[in-house]
Amino acid sequence: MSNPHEPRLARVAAMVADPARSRMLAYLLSGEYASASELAKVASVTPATASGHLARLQEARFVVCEPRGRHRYFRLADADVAHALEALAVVAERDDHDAAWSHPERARLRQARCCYGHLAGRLGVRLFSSLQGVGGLQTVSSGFELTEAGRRWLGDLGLSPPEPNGKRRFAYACLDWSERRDHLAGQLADQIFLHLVEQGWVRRGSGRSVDITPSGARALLPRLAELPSTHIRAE
Amino acid sequence: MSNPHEPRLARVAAMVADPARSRMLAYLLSGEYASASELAKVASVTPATASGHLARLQEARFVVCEPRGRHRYFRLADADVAHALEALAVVAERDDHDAAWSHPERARLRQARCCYGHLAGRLGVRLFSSLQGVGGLQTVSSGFELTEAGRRWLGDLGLSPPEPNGKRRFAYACLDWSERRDHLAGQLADQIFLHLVEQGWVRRGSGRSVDITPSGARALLPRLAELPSTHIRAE
DNA sequence: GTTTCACTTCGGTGTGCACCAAAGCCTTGG
DNA sequence: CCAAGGCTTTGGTGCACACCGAAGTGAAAC
Repeated sequence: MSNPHEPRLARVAAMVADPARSRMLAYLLSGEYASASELAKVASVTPATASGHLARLQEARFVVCEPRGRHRYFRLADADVAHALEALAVVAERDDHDAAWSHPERARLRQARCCYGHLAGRLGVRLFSSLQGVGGLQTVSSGFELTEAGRRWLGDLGLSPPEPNGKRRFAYACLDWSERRDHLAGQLADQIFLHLVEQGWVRRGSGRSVDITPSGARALLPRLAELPSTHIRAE
Repeated sequence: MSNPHEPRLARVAAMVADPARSRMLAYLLSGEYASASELAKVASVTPATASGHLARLQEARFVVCEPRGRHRYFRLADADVAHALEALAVVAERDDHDAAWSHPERARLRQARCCYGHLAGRLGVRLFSSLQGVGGLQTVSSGFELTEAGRRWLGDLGLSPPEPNGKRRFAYACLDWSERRDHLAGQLADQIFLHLVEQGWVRRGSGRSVDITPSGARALLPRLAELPSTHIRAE
């Protein structure tokens, strides 16, 4: 008896268990800041209610707040929280996996989206897959390091190979809830995404969605590996 | 507006948000079956209450049930659920990270435990680290494959290299909530754990805890890499 | 200064749900 | 057949908390 950690687990999950809060959190998975009123809107509650929720999320260290004048901007507290939310989303999605994705808005998200600062969705998975395909990643205990081949491949994309910075994990795999395969996360992934935006190859849409521009389709897509035939659908 | 997936996320989290259910789920993370009354005990509720919880968990596909005579045995439904629980545990633990581990029972868990059929904790992380250290793992898009060196290393441990079986993911990294580093999960990891038990090198304790036997300490530990100085404690 | 606007605090309402005891169901064992 | 035991269903209680409107705070804009 006595699971040594239990009330905590429930308390953490309870933060996500409310519909309004879960909508806020899912929205913040984009990795960007959002004001309190903006979050009230996505959660479909009044500012009063949103304020209460945000206070609780903050106290539970799910989000952090940055006051700017009379606005208060919130973002997810850290990558652990983002990861937990993604993992819950995987479970939430598994039931009616394609049915859920038939909505046009969701189809867009599935194509490409950002996930707490890096790229996810089909595009994110293909990028990760390509980098692996050229032997660009080497596993180390904390995740991945770039090989010489990986540096070259990124160099061909015009990205000067970034150096690991001690603070954050450099690169690691993150399970993608729409593709059910890994994509790349961490400092390296953030820089790659930033670079793609700077090149004008992708553009951020509303919320978490990311669009591939025509020039991106020309310059980027041909370099990426195709994914093996969609999912394993057998049961 | 309109997070395309939101009520689902909340519903999934709500399953974990109740203390009694979270205790049951944490208990089931051991990967083994547990009877309804056993789960009632770990959750500290009456059989009636437990029955209701289990019905809900089953309906949400968090657990599956296998009736055997007048007993009903439950286990976690799949690895996705286990992964989500672990990810939540990471968030739950981050606050008072060492304070929480000072309890003797938790310290045991931290040393070695099983996690949905494979090995976790310090021992699990060291094993993963060792296998990587000899270049035994090669990243592929679905996780890892064994290299020739990896097969040799496992062979030295007396384990005939297992073949991937199409149904499940063969090997992938799983974030360890006590060590905050990855350990190995998937079919390969399950077989390794099974082998260690068969050799009498480790023994399952109560719940999720796993003990290293004296013979295991002699035969196994010298082959494993030491972990780099505990955690990064800097803030 | 005053007004405006973003946000929080307060008070009160309502609902969902966790809980248990007791009774019922169903399987095994004698 | 009956008895025992594991589990579920039912009914009723109580609490936690999500919600809103209205009033309050505090910073910016005028």
